[in-house]
Amino acid sequence: MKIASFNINGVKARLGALTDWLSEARPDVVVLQEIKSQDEGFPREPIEDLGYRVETHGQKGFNGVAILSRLPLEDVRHGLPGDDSDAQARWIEALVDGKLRLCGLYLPNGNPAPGPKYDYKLAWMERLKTRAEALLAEEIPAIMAGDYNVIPQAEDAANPKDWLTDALFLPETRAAFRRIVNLGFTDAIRTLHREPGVYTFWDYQARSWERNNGIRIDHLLLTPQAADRMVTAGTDAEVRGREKPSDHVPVWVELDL
DNA sequence: ATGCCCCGCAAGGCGGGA
Repeated sequence: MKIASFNINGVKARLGALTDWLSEARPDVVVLQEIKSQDEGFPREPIEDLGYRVETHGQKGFNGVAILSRLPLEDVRHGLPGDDSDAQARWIEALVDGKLRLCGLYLPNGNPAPGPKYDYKLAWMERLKTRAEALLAEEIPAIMAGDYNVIPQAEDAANPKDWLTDALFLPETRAAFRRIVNLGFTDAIRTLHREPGVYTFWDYQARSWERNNGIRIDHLLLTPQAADRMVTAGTDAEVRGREKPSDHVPVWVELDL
C-alpha cells in the first residue's frame, strides 16, 4: 500500500497539478492539507474519475483536509479530539481497507511567536500527543501524516539560521514534536533518507526553489506495527518545478500489509 | 528591517500562510 501526504495549497487552484501527480504516482491513499475549500465546493468528480473515493473536512477560505483513496474507507472521523471550541479544519482520519488507520493533519503554523497563534500551535500539539498515545495503545498499523509545520532538526533546513526565531523551529516546537515521536513513532522519510538536503517545502518568495532553499516539514509518523511493514519512502520534489505548483511537495511511504 | 509570492474572498486590498 502506497500512502502519501500533499499540502496542495488550494485544491481548486491546483486541480491540474493534483490530478497529474495522482496519475503518475498512483498512490493508494492520499491525505491532503490546505484544500482551502468547503466540502460542497471540493472538485470531487475529476478525482473520482481517477478511481479515488473522496472524504473531505473543509472550511471556507483556508485550512481544510481530505482523504482520497482507491481502497475502501471505514470509520471516517473529522476533527482532532480534545477541544470542542476549535473550529479549524485540520484533522481527518479513517480505517483504510480494514488494515491501516490513517490520520491526515495540518498542524498550525504558529507565527508570530510568541503570541496567541503560537499558544494555539502548542495546545494543538498537546492534543495531538493525546491522540498519538491512544493510537499506540491500539498496537495496530497506523500513520499520522501531514504538514506538521515543524522543522525537526537543523539538517532539515537548507539555512537553519534563518529559522531560529520562527515558530516552525523554536526549541519549544521541536521539543513538543520530539515528545510525540519519542512515544514510539518512526519518521519514515528521515529513517530511510539519512542524507541532508531532503526537503518538502520551498517558499514562493526569493527564488527559494531555484536556490534549493528548502525545509522538511511534511512528515509520515508510523506506529511500530506500521514501521515493521515499511518498504520504501520518498518525496516527489520534481513537482515543485512545474507550472503553478504548490509550495509543498508530496511525501509517501510504501507498506507491505 | 522589510518585502519578496501565492491563495481565497470579492471587487479593494487584506488575512493567512511559512
